[in-house]
Amino acid sequence: MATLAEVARQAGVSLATASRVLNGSTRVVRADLREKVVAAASELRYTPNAHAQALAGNHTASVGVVLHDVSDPYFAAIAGGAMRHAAENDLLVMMSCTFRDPDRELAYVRMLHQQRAQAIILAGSGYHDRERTELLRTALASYQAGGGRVAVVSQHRFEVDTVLPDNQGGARALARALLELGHRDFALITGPEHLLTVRDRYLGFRHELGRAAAKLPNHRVADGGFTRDGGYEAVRRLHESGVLDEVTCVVALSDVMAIGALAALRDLHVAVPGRVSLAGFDDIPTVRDLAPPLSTVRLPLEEMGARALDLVLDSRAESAEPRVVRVDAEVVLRASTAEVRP
Amino acid sequence: MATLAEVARQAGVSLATASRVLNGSTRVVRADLREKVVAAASELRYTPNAHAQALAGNHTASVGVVLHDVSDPYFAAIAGGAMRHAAENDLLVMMSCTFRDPDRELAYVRMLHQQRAQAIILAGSGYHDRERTELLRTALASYQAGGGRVAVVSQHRFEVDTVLPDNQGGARALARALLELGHRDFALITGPEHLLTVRDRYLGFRHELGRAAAKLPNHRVADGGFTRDGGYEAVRRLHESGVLDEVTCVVALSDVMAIGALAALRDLHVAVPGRVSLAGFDDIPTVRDLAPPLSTVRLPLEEMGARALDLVLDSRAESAEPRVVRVDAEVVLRASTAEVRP
DNA sequence: TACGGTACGGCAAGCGCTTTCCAAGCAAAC
DNA sequence: GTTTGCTTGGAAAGCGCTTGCCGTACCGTA
Repeated sequence: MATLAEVARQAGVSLATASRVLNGSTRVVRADLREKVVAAASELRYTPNAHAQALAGNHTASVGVVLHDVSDPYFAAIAGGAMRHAAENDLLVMMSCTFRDPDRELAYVRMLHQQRAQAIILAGSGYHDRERTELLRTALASYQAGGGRVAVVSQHRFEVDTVLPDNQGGARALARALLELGHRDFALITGPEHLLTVRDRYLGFRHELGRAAAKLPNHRVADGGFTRDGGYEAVRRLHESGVLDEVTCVVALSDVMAIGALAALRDLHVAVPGRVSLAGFDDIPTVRDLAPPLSTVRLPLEEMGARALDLVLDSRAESAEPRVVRVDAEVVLRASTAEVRP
Repeated sequence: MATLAEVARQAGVSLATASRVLNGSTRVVRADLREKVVAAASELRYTPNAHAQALAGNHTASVGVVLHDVSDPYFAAIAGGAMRHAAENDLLVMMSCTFRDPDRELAYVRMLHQQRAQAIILAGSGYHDRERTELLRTALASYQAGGGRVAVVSQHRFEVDTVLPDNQGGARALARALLELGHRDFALITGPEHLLTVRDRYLGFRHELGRAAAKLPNHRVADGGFTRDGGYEAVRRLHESGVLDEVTCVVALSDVMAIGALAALRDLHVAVPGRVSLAGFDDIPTVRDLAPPLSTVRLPLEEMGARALDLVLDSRAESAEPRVVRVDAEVVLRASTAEVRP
């Protein structure tokens, strides 16, 4: 593998000159030398060593993105937004999936720190584990102490720049919309209680129902980890416990779970929205193509990823207050929810 | 940001000793010194500089994955498989999306080369552009010349290790299954002709129909880039041209397009599978939850990603023949396809 | 002809680490 | 007591690159 020194020798110039020609410096190099260097470089198939550059110049063009799982459309959309934005800024993104393993999350943050990544973006809710969270907080702090930037999407675990969808507001709006359709009896499919996303959405929903002085059966259902299968199982349990017969509307706190729920309802031959209405949350791309198309609360997922990148890229005074970018959630009613017939 | 030198000084040992303690070397260090070093390191919050390590030691623990778009479930699944496998091997993966822009693909490969990534995995079909392909080939060759490993998924553009799903075989099997259901008149929704994936699937399908001496209307439909919207538009055009009325089965050469197609059929009030059957290809996770659940050809997408990683990780003699890992495709009939009533 | 100013090439000092090689210390063997 | 061999710390040579600084050549001006 050719080095700059070899290029310089072949071109008959100094190392400095070769460097200035090949790696955009402000210094001007005389045309003839410049040409020689370029020729030598291409002849030797010279490819600069990014590590050496980083070491000498003290800068990298890479950012890290840590999320639960790319195969989850929710994260895929966020990641997609961040990557599209990164591409526009000539950044290399290093993406890692934790598969919901806190140890892995920590390991990745440390790894990115070692790589001296310019920034780290954490997407996805945190964990209950107090000790793990503390370790992560420490790791992030020392990363930041070294000049690294951190942003998180959709969680308020850490005092860092945050992109925060209006989960509560969205949930309230959804509740309002469903109440307007005449629904009074709901079954909620929630996720792990310690996930802030879950809590916010749940609180928002319940709050609005409270305001409306309607009764909320509050049949909360533990999930299988905010997953499609968790949603499926939840509906089965609702059915077996008889709860399903008492409600007119099932609300899943995420689209992914709603998809599972819809599948279960279909398997149970429960008509949607004929017998019960169904709504989700997130508006991931696929849900508009379900049958019936799913009512949900739209989050601008791609944009959220992009905004997170903005946050970490847009440097600002050290030790300033963490910034919070709030993004709106908007109710999208589709065919999976219907008016309750009197 | 603390350096090894500072740690060494604080511990009262030499740089060499500190290095040996902190970064797994074979050399043994006396217990008391070792402890001092560890203490100093944690006190100073020392985090090794991966760039310096790479420069000095000449090795990195990162692999690059280049694909079209993470938000596409097909790629998301492949990427997920690769990442899960990478996680098990303590590898950092740098993922980049080309968004189907050949220039970006080239840029990313070069970038990964500069990063001295251990390996590069390319997923997704190539482009028609002869010149661009040549540039990419050159870039890959010079990367390999420098000791980099390359594997591709689902394309045979380059002479490198390849994970190749049996697209033709799968398409043939699908055709056979549909023929058995009594279908004789098909509309095919294809993708860009230069995509090898498209070609293989198309050829496989047609070949089997030919063998069966059945007539293939061969209403090929150009797509909007192998996308959901492309599938949607294709069906609309089939409808407008009257072709749709003449067939009993619509086959989309990818699930993503099939999803769009299904949406279009629904909008046109064409019953599936009552009026026409519909089949896709890939078996991405969402299609089993469509209504009706989609018949398709299952590709073990996650496994394909993992196998690609295996290929690049499992080093072998230089200049050996490129290896090809073939993976089977299996027909999965669900409710979207029905028997043709006589 | 002399002088200041400008343009531009090159030397060399790092950036933070790994690793080779040498030396010192010590135990065992003669 | 000397030799041999082993263990383990440390000095120092890079790894490939950037960049501050110096020096030279050449320009215009008086």
